[in-house]
Amino acid sequence: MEIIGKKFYQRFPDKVARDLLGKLLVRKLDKNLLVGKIVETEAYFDRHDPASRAAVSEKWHKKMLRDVGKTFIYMVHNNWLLNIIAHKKQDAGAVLIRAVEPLKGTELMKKFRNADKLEFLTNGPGKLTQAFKIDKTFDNIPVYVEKSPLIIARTKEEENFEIIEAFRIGVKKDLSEPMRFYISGNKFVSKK
DNA sequence: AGGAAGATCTACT
DNA sequence: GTAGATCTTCCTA
Repeated sequence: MEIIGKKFYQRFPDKVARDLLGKLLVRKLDKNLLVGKIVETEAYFDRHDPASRAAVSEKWHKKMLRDVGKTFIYMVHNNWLLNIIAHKKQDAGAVLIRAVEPLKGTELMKKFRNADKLEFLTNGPGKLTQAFKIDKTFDNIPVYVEKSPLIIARTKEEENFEIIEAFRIGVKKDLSEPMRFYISGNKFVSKK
């Protein structure tokens, strides 16, 4: 397991969203490790993207302008959603982590989620933050720094998979291009 | 004060 | 598979 450097996030959000598939989301919790493989993401852009927080208000726009590789967390319908800031230069942008495949620490995840079935533990943006015990206090932490409580890493051997493109879920006004990406055939994807 | 929001759960047809 | 209720935060009037 090798932590991913900051530069990785200094690209267009859709690029980063694609490349985050198959990577590991690692949550350090006391002596325990919670690990999940990222299987579904969505890209959000600057103010021209009507579904982006950046388009809502200047306050949100500012948050999305911050340094790449940091978390960006907000609540929707009583769910905390986990994003990673990703953009080029002065643009605002972020990648929403929509689903992961539970790999390690699944017993704790079941406890936090109050659910038993593996496939319902982390197959949605609000579900995975519950399973990983992520909330507002995890806002603005760098996922490229070894000592952070939440990091993103790559596996030793790159596996092969097909990436499916689709339109984003739940957004009222979407862009003309599909900005949701997921691993083909993976059963932990929130919605086929 | 009111309503919308990048969702989830439940209870049904 | 899908409709409806429901959790909180923040924006707009």
